[in-house]
Amino acid sequence: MTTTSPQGRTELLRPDGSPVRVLVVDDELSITELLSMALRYEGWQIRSAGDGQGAVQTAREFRPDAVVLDMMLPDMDGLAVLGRLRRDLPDVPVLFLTAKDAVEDRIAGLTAGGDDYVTKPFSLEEVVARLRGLIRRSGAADRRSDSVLVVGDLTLDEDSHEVSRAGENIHLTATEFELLRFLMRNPRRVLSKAQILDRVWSYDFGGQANVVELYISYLRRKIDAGREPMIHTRRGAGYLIKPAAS
Amino acid sequence: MTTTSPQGRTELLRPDGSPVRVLVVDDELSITELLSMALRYEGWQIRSAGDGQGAVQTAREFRPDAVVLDMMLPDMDGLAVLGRLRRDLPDVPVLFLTAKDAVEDRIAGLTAGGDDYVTKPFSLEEVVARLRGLIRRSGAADRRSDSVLVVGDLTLDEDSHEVSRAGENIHLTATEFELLRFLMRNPRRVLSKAQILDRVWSYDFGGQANVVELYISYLRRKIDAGREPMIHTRRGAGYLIKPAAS
DNA sequence: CGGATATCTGTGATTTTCCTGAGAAACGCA
DNA sequence: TGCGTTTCTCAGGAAAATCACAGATATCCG
Repeated sequence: MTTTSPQGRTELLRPDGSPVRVLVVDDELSITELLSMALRYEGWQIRSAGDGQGAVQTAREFRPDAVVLDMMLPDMDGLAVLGRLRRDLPDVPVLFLTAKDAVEDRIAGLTAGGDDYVTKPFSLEEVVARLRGLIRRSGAADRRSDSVLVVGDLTLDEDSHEVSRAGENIHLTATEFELLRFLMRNPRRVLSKAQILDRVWSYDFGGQANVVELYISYLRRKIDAGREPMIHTRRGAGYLIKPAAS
Repeated sequence: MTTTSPQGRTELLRPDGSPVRVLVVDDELSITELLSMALRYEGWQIRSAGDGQGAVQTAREFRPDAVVLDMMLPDMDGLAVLGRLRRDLPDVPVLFLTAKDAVEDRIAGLTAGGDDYVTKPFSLEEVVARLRGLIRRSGAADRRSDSVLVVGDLTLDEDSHEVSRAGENIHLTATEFELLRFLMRNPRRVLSKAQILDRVWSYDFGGQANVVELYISYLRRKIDAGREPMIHTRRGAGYLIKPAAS
């Protein structure tokens, strides 16, 4: 089931209308805090745990619809935690967090059951998008919710990564795609450059803040080129996207 | 009976509309976990057992539509388990798991009755495909005909392993075939290299992740050669297949 | 109008990702 | 056993994406 909030954001809800529940497991407090904040903002109910022991315990009682699980925990191996979790909650989908340079070997099989993973450092958009996908596919949320965002004559398909305006296909790079997704998930809403940077770029991004301007510029070339513009600048505040008509 | 989920995946269902039930029997926990995960993701209902004793007991009560049975169990010989299973469930199809170097002729006799087998280490695509075939043929799920995947002018027959594009026959090696099958079972959906690796290569594959790139390259030469391409790269995300038209 | 500030965008260096040829090793089969 | 096929590693090179920098342009406000 999905509902649309007054701000125009669509939220995933469970079939009974209650909020989706997500358990976040990571030993670094800064990460759990970051994730908890971002995921709460999605309208989800969040609990967190700092080790495998706590994860299993919390899961048993909290009964989450999805779990975000760091593979590197102080007390247990991530796979061991997974096993225990699955004993109580056989169908819960898991999003694994793995270190980028952690030799690519131990990733084997992680996505096999419909689970997914992201590498640290991640961007929040990435985590949220993957989680939404997992929850959508697990059936914890109404299955009818589909993977296509629509704003005016602009559409973005989160499964096929296809973007089109007025029926015409548009190729975007990975970063452009994530930026547009963030804008489209918050239509008619001004998003500051800081918000965009925090959401779309990975949390350890240390570059110039004007990458946002740069990528907005790229997007405009591809999406607004020669058409009624949909991406608007609010000087001193940020950017927003809205249907061309209004 | 089959239904199509919102993601475009077709699921096998029993004639009465309930999910197909599969019993997994293996003494290695990692194997039963891996299989349970993957098979559950197919929309099936899974139970597992770690020995022959448990298998027979669970089968009696669970009444599965198919069984995945390791030939090498701690307490009983696989054949003994089979015998007992058949006493309760005379028609249930069985997929045997055998070690690579196991005596082949013993198995050959068994598969004559419509059963099938795969050797360890297997790939999940292989197991899922064989199991689908067994269930389809056993009549536990109706619709015994349709073993052909079609995407645009490309067709792949899961029974005969025949592949053709625009009517022209194409020879694929075993790995190429499984990769293409996985792509075609998820048309218009971006599949990451990790997902492909987890699904198409055997669970103990420890090699370079760029085999996926290599085999995509092979497939393109055979399928897209001189034609409108159907296999597309989404840089930084993965690959997808879709009809040439769109 | 003119300066201050904010935003836009062209250029190109760097990095990342992908593709593919060559050949080694394993396999299947006669 | 020997030969053709298949699988896979390795590495070079091509292509694409990301981003810093800086000058151009737009907007605001006195």
